[in-house]
Amino acid sequence: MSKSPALPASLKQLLVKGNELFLPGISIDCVIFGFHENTLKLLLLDSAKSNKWTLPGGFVLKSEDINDAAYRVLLERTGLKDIYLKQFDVFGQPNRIDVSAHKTTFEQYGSKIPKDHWLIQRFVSVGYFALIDYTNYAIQNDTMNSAYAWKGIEQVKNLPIDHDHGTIIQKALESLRTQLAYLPIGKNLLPKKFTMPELQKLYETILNKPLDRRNFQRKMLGFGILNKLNETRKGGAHKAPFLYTFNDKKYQKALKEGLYGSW
Amino acid sequence: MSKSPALPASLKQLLVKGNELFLPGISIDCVIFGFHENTLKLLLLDSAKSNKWTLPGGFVLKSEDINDAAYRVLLERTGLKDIYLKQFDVFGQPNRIDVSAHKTTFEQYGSKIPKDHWLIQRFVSVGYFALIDYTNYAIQNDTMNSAYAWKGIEQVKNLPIDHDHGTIIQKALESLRTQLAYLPIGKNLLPKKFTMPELQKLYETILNKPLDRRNFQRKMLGFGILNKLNETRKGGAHKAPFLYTFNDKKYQKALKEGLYGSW
DNA sequence: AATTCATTGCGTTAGACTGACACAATCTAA
DNA sequence: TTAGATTGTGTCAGTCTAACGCAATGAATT
Repeated sequence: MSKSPALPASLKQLLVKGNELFLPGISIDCVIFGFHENTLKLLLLDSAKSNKWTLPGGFVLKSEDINDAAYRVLLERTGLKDIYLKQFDVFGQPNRIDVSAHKTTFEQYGSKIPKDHWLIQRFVSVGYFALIDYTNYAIQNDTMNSAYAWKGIEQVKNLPIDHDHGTIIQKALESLRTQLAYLPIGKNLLPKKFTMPELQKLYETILNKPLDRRNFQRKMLGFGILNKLNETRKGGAHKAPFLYTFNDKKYQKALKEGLYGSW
Repeated sequence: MSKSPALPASLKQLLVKGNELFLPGISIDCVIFGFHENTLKLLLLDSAKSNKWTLPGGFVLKSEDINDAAYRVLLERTGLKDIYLKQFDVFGQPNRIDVSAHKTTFEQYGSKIPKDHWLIQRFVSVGYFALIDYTNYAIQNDTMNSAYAWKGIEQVKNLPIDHDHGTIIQKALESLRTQLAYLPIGKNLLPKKFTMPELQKLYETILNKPLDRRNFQRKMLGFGILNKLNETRKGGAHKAPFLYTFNDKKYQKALKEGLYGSW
């Protein structure tokens, strides 16, 4: 490898065309949650240059709706369309991004970035969290960009994270927890068919605390968003648990109206 | 009056200096809620030129945190500092603002706005809702800009509203309702001392439905965020209700941790 | 000064929900 | 066949909720 490898096409496009393609000063960051082996996972991108991990993100086309941009970014990154996506916060501190990082990135390729270039201005980022079906995505993982990796939510705490992406992740997790209290969750995180213990593990992982098995089941069934199937998941050295699916109609209704209503 | 009155200083500044002072393409819109005479009210600005009502808003200084910008806008508009401010959504549809409106505004003053001027680019707006003490603000209202007016939430439905500000108001109201279910509210909307019926009316107004007087009181007291005073509010031709204040410490704690926790 | 009337303070009750726990059924591995 | 872990179903006491009763109060009326 030479000291100045060729500038990747994607970066070159940003450098040359970013200015005319994208809105100035606005970016999107996606905190992509998946669930696998009883762990909540995040899809992170290894930004090889800085040796740190970053959130998958992107920019907004000049005539593109911001939410559409987020869906586009997700589609580009995961190939998935059936995704739950929620805008949860805006990150607008003036010095949240160290622009010098961008400079050095380009300098490593022997390219110089103009002083007042679009990319090294201050950026405000809109944070989205996404819930995706890990089993569905995992297939694509290997065939795509190997720089992406799933990291367990516990691991993430000990990883070097770029910019303010650590804060963004933290906020996303809090939002997810808050949502859990009044909206159904799981449809996008679990495979079509799942068992009650699997669903419970998902809740326990997100909430980071154990729940009583029997009370959980009663409450969950009480929401009326589950279909109990006449199949069981055999395999474990134990009594085979029944499989469930979400009742799409009622799930969507609960997403709109909330699970309780309280007042 | 001549056909081309003088360009107001504030507009001139936007035209001449906006470009260098503010971030490009990002604006702030504030949905300011107040409570008065058992009605939830919104502080709106009568944009005389278009004969429509708009939300108070502003732009973000080049080295200013977005949240700080929102507080600044609020301070400029209301003179109040003790405000509850919450970023609730981002509005990023490509055609949400009719830029031709800006053009005609300036043309009415005989000024022309350059074709690719900062102000007539596409803007993404960050929506905040604010809760303020109407009784506290009302004093300042007359001494400030008379173009501002409080409008009852019911009235607003029948007013002509600029751009997508109707949507923004709707979303703000929904967010406020959702918050009501798990966070305390009222500290910023009510005067220091208030009666239980007043607090109840606030809740009923936001939720747009009647609540049982006795159950409301029990629930509210159960939250443990109220101090019961040894005074009553005399004046009505009825039994004088006790006065309450919020217990600041517990109120703040509830704001952080939520009122229930549920799971 | 007594009466009226809307409103407030405090209380009750039945039903639903919650947290903690018991026990039998079932699946695979030993 | 048995052991061990896990699941399906159920119980029970305590708590919370919705709906409603009734006496006390304060100003207006007579």
